[in-house]
Amino acid sequence: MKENLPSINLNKVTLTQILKALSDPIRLEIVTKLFKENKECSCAIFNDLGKKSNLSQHYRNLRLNGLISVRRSGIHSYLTLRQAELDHRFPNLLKGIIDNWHH
Amino acid sequence: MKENLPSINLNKVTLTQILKALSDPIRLEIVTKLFKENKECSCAIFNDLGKKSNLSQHYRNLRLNGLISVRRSGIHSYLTLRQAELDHRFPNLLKGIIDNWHH
DNA sequence: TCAACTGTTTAGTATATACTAAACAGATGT
DNA sequence: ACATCTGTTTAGTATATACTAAACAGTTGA
Repeated sequence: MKENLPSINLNKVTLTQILKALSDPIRLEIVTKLFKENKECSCAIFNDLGKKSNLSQHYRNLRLNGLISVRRSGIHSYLTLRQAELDHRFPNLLKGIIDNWHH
Repeated sequence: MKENLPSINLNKVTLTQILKALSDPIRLEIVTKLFKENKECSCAIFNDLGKKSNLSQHYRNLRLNGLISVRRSGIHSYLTLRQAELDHRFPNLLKGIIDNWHH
């Protein structure tokens, strides 16, 4: 079985990193969708946002900047927003941003 | 008298623009300082953040992305955070970010 | 075994960004 | 008039970013 892609230690993530990660419309849309679903999601639901190779790099960006974790199972990858951890490290940040995202 | 530099219509500014503008540590620091001062500030108080030409470009970035207005008077430029307008267009965004900025 | 499927990674490109030094522009004091 | 001051603009550079196409890697079903 392929291993899960490594998550980053959120204590090593800066606020500006988070803001930069969320300053791209596709990534903000992915994060918003995960926030609203409020559960682990297969990548499949994001396919309408772009081509797979491009999306995969956005997943990588979000993962390396502490926003999501990625679990692999079988053929699929599943994304989880690290909401509780993010809220702990950056209180009120995520909701404050997502609430203002009307694309 | 030199004219003030033109401010942008906030209705034409997107959330991702704002996030990108604030994703740079120098710009976030400028905005935070303006937020805490809660009044118009001379550029002079930011001189410790970098060289003047670099800072001037950050002011320009903040102005063109709707975060500040710039008034010129005599030899000086004065920056104002467009807080009320920002709060109206992006409720709770600014405070949610600045509260998490511990540099 | 092998073809199909879901994503990841690599290589390449075009554009954007942050920074510096130097030139510039208006305001001020002598 | 002139030198000085604050900040802006320009030109140049080095790095980062977003995207695409193509190659690749595991997993699954025929």
